[in-house]
Amino acid sequence: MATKTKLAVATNDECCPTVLASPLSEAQSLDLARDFALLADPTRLRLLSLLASAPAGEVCVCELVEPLARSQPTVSHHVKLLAEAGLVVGEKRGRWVWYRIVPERVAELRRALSTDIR
Amino acid sequence: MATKTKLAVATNDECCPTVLASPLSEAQSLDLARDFALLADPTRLRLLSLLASAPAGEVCVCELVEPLARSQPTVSHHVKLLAEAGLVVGEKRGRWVWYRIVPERVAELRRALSTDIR
DNA sequence: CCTATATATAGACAGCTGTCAATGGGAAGG
DNA sequence: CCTTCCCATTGACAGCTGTCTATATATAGG
Repeated sequence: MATKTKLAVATNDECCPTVLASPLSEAQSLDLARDFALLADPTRLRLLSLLASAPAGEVCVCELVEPLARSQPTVSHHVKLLAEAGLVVGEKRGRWVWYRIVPERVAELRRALSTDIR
Repeated sequence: MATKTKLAVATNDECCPTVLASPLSEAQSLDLARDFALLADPTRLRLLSLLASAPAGEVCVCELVEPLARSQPTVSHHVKLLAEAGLVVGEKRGRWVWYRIVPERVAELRRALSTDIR
């Protein structure tokens, strides 16, 4: 071993963990990893960027299929994953379901990469 | 289709893409997804948090094995991935290799989740 | 009702990845 | 040298996931 000082293992299990502030607990790292995994796919990133830059801030699935160049079931699959994680919300209006970003959830992930203590 | 207005497909290929500012190109989304994939693993997140909260900002691999509860080859594998992406750098001193976080790279990812125009 | 459209679900499958045991390579210290 | 310690590499394998086709569900309009 290089030194005899032991690295901290236990951590504070706060509400909004950040990666760089203090050692993450296993539970916190699992939750954060699950969230970041949603951003680890190019189709979902492009989906989010399309939602964000849509005129009214919302887009129906049928308008995502062509720009994403994926099949309709695949697009439906991705929005479902994002919705389950709370990153987007869908509202059914008639035959269409309009999805929009939940900015607070995105900000939460952004904050997890902050160097601030809290 | 809900409307006849077409969503933008082509985008500006700038240096530092953000998810929420404008539609991502396929290349940008691929790069960003690759980066976020590194954060999509609990072991790597805990590894980064251990580096960040280390007294001197650096930790050798041997001091990561126990707190991460992973085998030494597994830890070595993860730091290699992080290093290849530029998120950490390692410096060999004697028998040990000391790794530290590259804050600019983390900030780059953080910025990708910003709502700012630039 | 019957059809057309929009979305969701189910099932299948290939590719990726996180993990480990085994091994290799290098540096320090007798 | 020879051993010991640290780290990297290799190979193998199970589990996950992104994708598609096929199908189901639901809503609106004649």
